[in-house]
Amino acid sequence: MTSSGLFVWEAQNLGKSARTRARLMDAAVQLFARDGFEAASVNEIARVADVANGTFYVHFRDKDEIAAAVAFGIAQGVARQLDDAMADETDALARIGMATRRFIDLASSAPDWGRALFRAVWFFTDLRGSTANYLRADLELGVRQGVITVEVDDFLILTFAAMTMNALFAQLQGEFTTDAGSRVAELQLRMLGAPPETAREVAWREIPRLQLHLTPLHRPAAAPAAE
Amino acid sequence: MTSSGLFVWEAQNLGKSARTRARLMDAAVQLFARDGFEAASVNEIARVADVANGTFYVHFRDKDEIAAAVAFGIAQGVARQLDDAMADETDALARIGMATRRFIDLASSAPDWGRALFRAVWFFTDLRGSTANYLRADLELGVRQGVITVEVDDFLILTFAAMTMNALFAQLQGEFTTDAGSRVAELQLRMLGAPPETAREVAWREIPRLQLHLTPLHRPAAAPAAE
Amino acid sequence: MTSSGLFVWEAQNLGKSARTRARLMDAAVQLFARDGFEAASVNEIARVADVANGTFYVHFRDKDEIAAAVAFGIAQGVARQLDDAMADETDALARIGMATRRFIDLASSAPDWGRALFRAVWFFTDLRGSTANYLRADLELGVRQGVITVEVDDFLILTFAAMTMNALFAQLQGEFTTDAGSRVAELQLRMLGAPPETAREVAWREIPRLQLHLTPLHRPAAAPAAE
Amino acid sequence: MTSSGLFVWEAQNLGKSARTRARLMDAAVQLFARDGFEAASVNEIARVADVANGTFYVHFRDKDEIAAAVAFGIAQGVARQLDDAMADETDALARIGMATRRFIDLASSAPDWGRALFRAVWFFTDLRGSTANYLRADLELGVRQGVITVEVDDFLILTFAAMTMNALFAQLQGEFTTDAGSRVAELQLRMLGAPPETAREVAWREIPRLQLHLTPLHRPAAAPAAE
DNA sequence: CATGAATGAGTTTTCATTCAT
DNA sequence: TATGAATGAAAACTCATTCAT
Repeated sequence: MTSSGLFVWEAQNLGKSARTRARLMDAAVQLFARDGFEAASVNEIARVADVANGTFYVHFRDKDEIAAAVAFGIAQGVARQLDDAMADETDALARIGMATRRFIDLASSAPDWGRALFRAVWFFTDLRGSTANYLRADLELGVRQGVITVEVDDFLILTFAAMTMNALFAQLQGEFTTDAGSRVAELQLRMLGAPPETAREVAWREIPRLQLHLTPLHRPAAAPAAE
Repeated sequence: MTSSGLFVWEAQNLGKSARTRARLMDAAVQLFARDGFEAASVNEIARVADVANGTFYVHFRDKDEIAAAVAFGIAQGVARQLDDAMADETDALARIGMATRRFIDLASSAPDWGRALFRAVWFFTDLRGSTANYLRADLELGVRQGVITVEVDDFLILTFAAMTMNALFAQLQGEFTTDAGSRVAELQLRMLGAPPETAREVAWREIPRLQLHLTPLHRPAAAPAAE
Repeated sequence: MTSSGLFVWEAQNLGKSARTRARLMDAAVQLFARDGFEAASVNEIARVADVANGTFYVHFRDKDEIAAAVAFGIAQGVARQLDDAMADETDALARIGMATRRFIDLASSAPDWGRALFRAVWFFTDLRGSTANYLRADLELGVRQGVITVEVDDFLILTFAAMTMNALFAQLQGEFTTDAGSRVAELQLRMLGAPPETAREVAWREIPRLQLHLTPLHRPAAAPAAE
Repeated sequence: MTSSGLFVWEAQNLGKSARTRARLMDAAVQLFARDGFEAASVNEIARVADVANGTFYVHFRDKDEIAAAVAFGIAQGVARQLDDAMADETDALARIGMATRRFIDLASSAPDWGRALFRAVWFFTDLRGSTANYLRADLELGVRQGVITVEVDDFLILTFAAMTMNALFAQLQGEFTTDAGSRVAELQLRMLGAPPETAREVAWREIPRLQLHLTPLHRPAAAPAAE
C-alpha cells in the first residue's frame, strides 16, 4: 500500500480505460514488489486493482506485458528525473556519483517501486542495457577528463550496475538505512580510478534528496493491449 | 549433462537411501540451472532422478528443502576446494584476487552447478552471508597488512560478493568467455585500495586453473540420471 | 475473402442499421466457414465486421440467432436461384439431377458460403427438412412419371440429402475437383431406380454452370469488411 | 447412463490405473454422446468418472487424446464384432448389406456409444478412411462377381459411408425405430447396381441381431498418457 | 524405503453478455 | 443505434503434496 497509485495519479485526467490500465499497473507494482514476478498471479493483480479478472486481459496480453509496461514506466520515470536533476553538472566523477546516489534515493523513497524496479531489472536483462547508456556516456566523459583509468566496456558497466543494484537492495532491506548510496558511490569511484579522498568527498557531498513524485512519468505509453 | 552426478559420486559408498537422495539432488541441480528454482517442478526432479515422485518426499520435506540442501552442498564444496588451493598464500591481496578468480573458474567449469549456485545465492540471501566469512577474514588481513583502505563491514562484503556473482553470470552467459574472473578481481582490488599496477598484476598473474572435482566429489560419475 | 459481402450487397440500399446487420452476417459467414460455429467468437465477428462488440447485440440476441439468420439467408438464396434455373424443366429425373449438380456448383463456387452452409446444415438439423420440400416435390413427380421405384418418405429424403452434402464436402475439400456433383447425381439416380444409362446421361449432360450471384445478391460488393 | 461402463467392464481385471483410465473413457463416451466433443468439458468428464479433475491429466494429455482413445476403442470393437459375424458369407452383396445393417444395429444397440461413434467419425476424418478398408474389399469383390456396376473409388466409399452414418443418425434419433439399417442397405445395393428385387431381398432378409457386448474391445490400448 | 496413482487448489486464459455513455 | 470497457463464469491445464500398497 505504501507508495501506490503513482500510475493512477498520472492517469487521473485521462479516459476511463487509461485509469483502469493504470490501476492494474499500480497493483502489479505492489505485487511484484511483494511477491516477485513469478509468484504474482494475474487474478490477484486484478483483485488488488479491484477489477474483474477478465478485465486484465482487456488491457494486457499476459503477465509479461504488464511487467514490461511497469518496468518501462518506472525506468523511464527514474531516468527522466535523474536527467533533470543533473543537467548542470559537468564534472564526470560528480555526475557518476550523483547518479548512483540519486538513483538509490529515488528508488528507495518509494519502496514498492524500488523493489519492483529491482525485480524487473533482474528479469528483463534488456532494461539494464538501455538504462546503461546514460552511464556509458558519463564514463566516457570521465575517460576524456582523465579521471577514469579503467577500460570502459560492457563488462565495466554491468559491474557498475550490479554494485548499484546491490546497494539498492541493501537499502530496501533496511540493513543500511540511509547511506547505501554514498557508500557504494565511493567504492565505485575508487574502482574507476578516483583518488580515495576525491571519491570520498564526491560520494558524501551534500546533495538535495529527490523523491519519486510522479510528474516524470508522463504517460504509461498508451500501448495497444489488444491486437 | 556435463557435470552432473557429483552428489551421486559422493554418495556412492553410502547406503541406498543416501544414493537416492543424492540422485534427487543432482537432478535438482540440473533443473534449477536450466529452469530456475520456481519453474523446476518436483515431478520433473523425480523423473530426471529416475525415481517415483512420491520418493521425493521421503527425502525432502518440500522444494525449499532440496534447494537448501543443494545450495549448501555446492557452497560447501566450492569453499572447501578454494580453501585447499590457497592454504599457502599469505598475501591478502593475492588471496582475495585468487579467491574471486578461482571461484569463477570453478563455478563456470561446471555450468549447471555454476548456474544453480547463482540461482541459489539469489534465492537464499543467507547463503551470501555465510560464504562471506572466508572473505571477511582475508579482508581483515588486508587491513592489518595496510593494503586495504576502506572500511570492512557487511556492506563492503555484500558489494564485493555482488561484483563476483555478476562476473560469474557474465561468464556463464558466454559474453566474456574467459576473463571475467581477472577483470572483476582487478576492479575489486582497485576498489579496496590496491594501486592500479598491483591490482592489475595480481588479477592477471598466471595461476593454475581449478576444475570442480572437489575433494570427495572427484568427477562426473557414470551416474544413471535418466533423460 | 473471395465471396464475402453478399449480405452487404443485398442491403446496400437499405438503412444504415440494415447494413450493419448485413456486415455482421457477412463476417459470420467468413468465420463460420473458417472456424466452425462453436469456435467463431462474437468478438471476432464484430471485429471482422468492423463494428464494436456491443453492436452485435443490437442486432442479434445471441450467437445462435446470427447463425440461424445466416443459414436461412444462404439456404433461401440458393433455393431461389435453383428454382429460377429449373423453371422450364419438366422431366423429374432431369430436375433431380440438375438440382443436385447445381446446388453443389453453387455452394462450391463461393467456398466460404458453401462451407458455412455445410456447417449450418450440420448444426441446424431443421434446415435439412425445410430445404427438402423442393426435393420432395420432384421425387413425387418422378413417382408419378413412373421413373422412381422406391418409396418416397422422410428417410429417403434425408439419405438423398446426406449424399449431396457429402459430395459438397468432398468438392470443398478439393479431393474431387470438378465432378462431385455429377458423380453423386448419377449414384442418386441409380438408387432411385433410373436405368444405369439414363442415370449416367442425365448426370453428365452438359448444363450451364451457375455462380452464386443470387437474384438480389448479385456479386461480391466492394464491401468494407475489414481484415 | 444407459449403456455405460463398457470400458470399465473390460478393465475390471486390470490394475487400478487401467480401471481409472477406463472410467474416464466411459464418462467421455457418455458426455461426447450427450453434448458433442466440443461441449464436453474435461472437468465434467472427471466429475462423471468420479475422480478429481487433475486425475484426468494423469491419463490423457488433453481432450483430443481421450477422444481418440474412445473412438479407436469403439471402432475397433465394432469392426471386430462385424468381422466375426461375417466370416462365412462369400456373396459380395450379402456381405455389404449385412455389414451396413449390423453396423447400425450394433451402434444403435448402445445409444451412447453409437452417438459417440457418430460424433467421432465426424470429427476424426481419418477414422472413416481406416474403417473403409473392410468396405472397399467387399466392393471390389462385388465388382469381380459382376454384381457391382459402378466404379469403386474413394468417392463411392465416402458416399456409401455417408449414407450409412446418416441412417445411424436417423435411427438414433428414434425417427425410424427399427428399420434404418435395412432401408439404407436396400438403397445402397440399388445404387451399386443390384436388381431391385435382389436389393430388397438381401436388405430385408432375416439375420440374427448383434448386441454391442464387450468382449471385442480387448484392451483400451495401454497407451502411455504421460510423456 | 520406494512407489505412483490420486488429489484439488490454484493458475492462465477465453468469451458471451451487459451497460453506462 | 452504436460504442467499447467491464464483467465473471467457465474452460484447460499444472503441480506440490498425500497415501495406500
